[in-house]
Amino acid sequence: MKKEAAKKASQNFLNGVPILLVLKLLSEKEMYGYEIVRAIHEKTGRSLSFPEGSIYPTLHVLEEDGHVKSREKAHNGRTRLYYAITPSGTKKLEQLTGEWRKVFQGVHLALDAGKAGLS
Amino acid sequence: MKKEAAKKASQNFLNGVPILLVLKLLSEKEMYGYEIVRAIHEKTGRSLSFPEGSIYPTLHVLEEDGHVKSREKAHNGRTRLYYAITPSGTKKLEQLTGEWRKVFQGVHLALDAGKAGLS
DNA sequence: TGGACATACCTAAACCTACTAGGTATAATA
DNA sequence: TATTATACCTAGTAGGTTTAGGTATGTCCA
Repeated sequence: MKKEAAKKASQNFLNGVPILLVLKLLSEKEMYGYEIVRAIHEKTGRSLSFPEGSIYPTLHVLEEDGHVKSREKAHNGRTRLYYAITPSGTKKLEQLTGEWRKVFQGVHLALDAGKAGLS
Repeated sequence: MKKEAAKKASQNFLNGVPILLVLKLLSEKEMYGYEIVRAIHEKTGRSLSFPEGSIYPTLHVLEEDGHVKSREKAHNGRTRLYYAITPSGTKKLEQLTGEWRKVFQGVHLALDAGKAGLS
């Protein structure tokens, strides 16, 4: 359940894109779950969508891991849970961004081999 | 409303990269499992590696789905199982390539928003 | 006043992919 | 002969994501 130490990084070809996107958004500003879902859709040029039900487990794991922290904020008598990125989250974001670029470049090389070099 | 039973799925943010790469390689020439593993490593600029033990289940699934077909070929008294892509596999490759580009563009937009246009 | 709808959050369980970690067997090399 | 490289294989599992359901409040409007 809890992966204390052995968080081991089996280099997945690609998972963690949702987390990457969430952390990226939160690095720009505090947001609440419901908002994040829609922001991802918009920020990705409406090409990717994150099922609404998926965001909460994702956020909870991120919080457990200390990558984000939440605080309640009232809004029109309704409570919203805003999430903010932590320093650890910023580090994680950098790491994931690096991995993303590596995978992306690797796949690109394989797909476009033979074609003119990519930038 | 109801989707067909088992098959379909979920717009994953990203899975299927291994399959994408395998099909891509096989679209260029017939290869055997052990060779594919090393080819992926090379073709991706040595940035991605596919665990050797992973390739066989992957190939078996691809064959079950009719995307590749295999034939034995002797080589120095040893038998190799060569895989070739099928028309169905070619279609699948196109589909996966399209999905890959969509995800890649979406993530890129989200990550680089604000920066100068990407190439 | 009440019904529909959007907002906002939540969770257990299922689902798939891909990985781990082990295995077999042959050929080449030292 | 022992070791290494080649070549294939599979059961079991991890782990990220989705599904499919749920609760509850606020807003709009007929």
